[in-house]
Amino acid sequence: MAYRRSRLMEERLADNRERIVRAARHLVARGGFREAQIAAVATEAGLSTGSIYRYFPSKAELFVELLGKAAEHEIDILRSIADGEGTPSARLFAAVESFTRRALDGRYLAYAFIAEPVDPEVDEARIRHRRAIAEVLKSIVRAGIESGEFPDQNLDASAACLVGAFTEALIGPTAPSAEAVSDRERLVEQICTFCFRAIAGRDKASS
Amino acid sequence: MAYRRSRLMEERLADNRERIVRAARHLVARGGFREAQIAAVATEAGLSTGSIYRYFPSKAELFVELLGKAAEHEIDILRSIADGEGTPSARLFAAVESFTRRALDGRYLAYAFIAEPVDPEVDEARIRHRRAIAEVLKSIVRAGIESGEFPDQNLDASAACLVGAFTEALIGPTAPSAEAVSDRERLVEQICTFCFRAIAGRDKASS
Amino acid sequence: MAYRRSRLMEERLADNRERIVRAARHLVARGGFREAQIAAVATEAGLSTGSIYRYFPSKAELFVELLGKAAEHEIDILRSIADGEGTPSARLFAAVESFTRRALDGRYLAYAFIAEPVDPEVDEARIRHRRAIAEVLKSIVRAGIESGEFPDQNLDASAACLVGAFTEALIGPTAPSAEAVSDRERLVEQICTFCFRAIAGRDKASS
Amino acid sequence: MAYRRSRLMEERLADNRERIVRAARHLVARGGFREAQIAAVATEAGLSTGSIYRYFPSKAELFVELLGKAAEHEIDILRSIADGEGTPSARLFAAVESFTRRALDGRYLAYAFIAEPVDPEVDEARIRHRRAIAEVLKSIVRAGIESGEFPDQNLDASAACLVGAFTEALIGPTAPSAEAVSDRERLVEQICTFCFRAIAGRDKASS
DNA sequence: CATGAATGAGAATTCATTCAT
DNA sequence: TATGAATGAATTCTCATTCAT
Repeated sequence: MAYRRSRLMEERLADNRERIVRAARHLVARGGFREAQIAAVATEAGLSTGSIYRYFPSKAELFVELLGKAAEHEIDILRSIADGEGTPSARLFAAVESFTRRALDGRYLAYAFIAEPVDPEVDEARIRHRRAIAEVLKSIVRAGIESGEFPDQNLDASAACLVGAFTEALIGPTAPSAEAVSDRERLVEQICTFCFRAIAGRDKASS
Repeated sequence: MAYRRSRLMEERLADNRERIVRAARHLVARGGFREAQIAAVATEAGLSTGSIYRYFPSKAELFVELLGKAAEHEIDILRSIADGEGTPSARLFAAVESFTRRALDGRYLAYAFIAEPVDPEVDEARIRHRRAIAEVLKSIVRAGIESGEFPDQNLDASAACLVGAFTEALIGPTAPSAEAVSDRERLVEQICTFCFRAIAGRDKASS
Repeated sequence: MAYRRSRLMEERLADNRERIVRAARHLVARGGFREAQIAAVATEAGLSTGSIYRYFPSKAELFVELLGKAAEHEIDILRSIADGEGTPSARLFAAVESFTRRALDGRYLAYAFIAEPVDPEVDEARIRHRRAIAEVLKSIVRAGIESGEFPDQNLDASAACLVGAFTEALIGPTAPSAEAVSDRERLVEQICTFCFRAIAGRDKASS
Repeated sequence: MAYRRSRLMEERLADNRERIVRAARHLVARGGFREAQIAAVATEAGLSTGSIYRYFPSKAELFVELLGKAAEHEIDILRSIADGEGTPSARLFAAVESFTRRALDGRYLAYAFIAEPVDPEVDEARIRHRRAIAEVLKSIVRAGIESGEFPDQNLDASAACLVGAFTEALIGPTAPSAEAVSDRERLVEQICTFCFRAIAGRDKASS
């Protein structure tokens, strides 16, 4: 008589996978990729090192997935904003706001895209996803230039600068720490204001 | 037995020190901190691994010095621009231009400030210097707000965004690669244009 | 509470045991002991890893049994030939022919006796059985010398050489591959011819 | 002033390499490839594990070299016998005698060719060398058939059987232990006698 | 009883640092 | 003083075995 995997079991398995990724994310956020050794991830996830390898074929794959998951979600949202309703101005603002606000809810996310992982394979994934984010922003800027809302400008340079600006402001070493800012909302607003002005060449009419 | 170092000797020692730092810089630029192992640095410098330790007590100290040297020079120049003649607008533009142009002449410099080193001690130095650069920019922006040239804005956020913007545009993964840009001058100009517009809220009158 | 295993149950148990051994044999034949991990054996047998341990206390015991089963059968047949009718010449020929032909029908069998298992306990079993085979051959050679059919020779050396000769020719790295030989029968014949000549000092009169 | 590596130093380096191979050989001879872990080799060689990697890029390469060294020497000698003076009979006898005598002087040598290494890359080397030995023997047998000294026979089968015969008799599990044989010379002689008779179909006229 | 997820003791490999020559 | 061989701690990954469900 075949043994039937209980629903509980299935949930635990899915849970573990998720737990491992989460543990890895926490460690990266806390101490960079450097601190995210397999043993540490295992401990943080409440598992043994061997178990990590039941869920991921290698350390690199784990981190590639970590970055992929984070990026996928992010890019989906950004793209729906970019392709959505509203003027390019509004969309640009919304895109930056959306990204920064979610990043502040879980800083590690953005961190993973800045910190350089030791493994080249993982780094390659990081770079790829970072580029994908820039591409989405580019499409918004392009639309704004065509509509005449934004001054003419080099798309590649603007997109790169934008990505640099908000990731750094969020969690880079020069970032105004969240505590130094009276509240998250204000930090989000400051970053949005900067980015909008950088592209539009004017301050957004205060809402 | 008293031993007097000859001037020649002293020069050779200083030379070697300099050679080591330069070798380390090249390696970091080429392959990130990951590739900058002591043995590789030694080979690149034309010395033995043991000799590295005659000049630097540890790998970490070598890289702390590397970052310090690079930052010191940079900050001196930026500060002299910040404290110098001209309108804040002109100084802002000059500061960004100066930094980016020199960075393009030796990309590794900027690279060392973005790439996260494995060693926490070294990372701490990187962060410190990066903050110092932001401080200088802040002083320019502050002056511009006071003079009425720049719209009111949060200094910390603006400085952080600026630093993020130009380091990313220079060497980050989303950077328009130097080859993709017809020439260095154009890339410098694009970055300057972005940064100026981001702070000033208008495009610089084309010179 | 007394529990009586039904005959059906018993059969299933015996079945599983047999299935496991067969699975292990296939894996050894395909990729050597190296490939015969418990998980792989379980999959091949259509059981779970845990189940393997219901039938065998350890991996080593499983492989000891595997070798034992293979050897037992082999040796029974060889012994019945050795102790049977016919001249020593005929019996020697028959013994080698019988062994090689069956080995070709399931090469893995012979393989298990050549390939060195990682586990010392298993290796010890392999050696024991290999020696048993040599012993049977020795008895035939002894009879042949006594009857004057075979020239005088050292029994131990001859038996060892014989075992080495046919196992190597069957599946050793220098073995003429079965495909390279027009058909199995020819390979069997070649090996028999060699072995007979080696012991008898003359070619068998072609039948 | 450049530092000059002393002759002593150079010797030590060469020594170490040799020491490592020798240590590996001893371990293989004693307990098979299984016992020859890097840590064990290092200890046996009187070095640290790290040092092994100064001399060999990987464990596999070390063992490939080990086998290569052993085989090269062996095959050179066999080939010079095969291509040398004398009747095929004499050359066959000399070849087997030469191989077996040297193998008895350092059993591990032959052992390395029988024991199956865990690493497929290493195993591939073992097989290659073993085949090379068979090839040399084949050339002698071929000459003997042509000269009419040996009866017609399948070359591939005979060579494979020969290699199997003497490696097994030397160090295989069924081998008459060296101690059980009154002296080495007698064992060598027994093996030669067997092999000659197997190929020639007659006993060598006692010298 | 069957299952297969979890465990954790190894084993290979890397690289900063030391120290005899 | 310069050298670079030697060291060994640290890290990734494997797989036999156990045990909760």
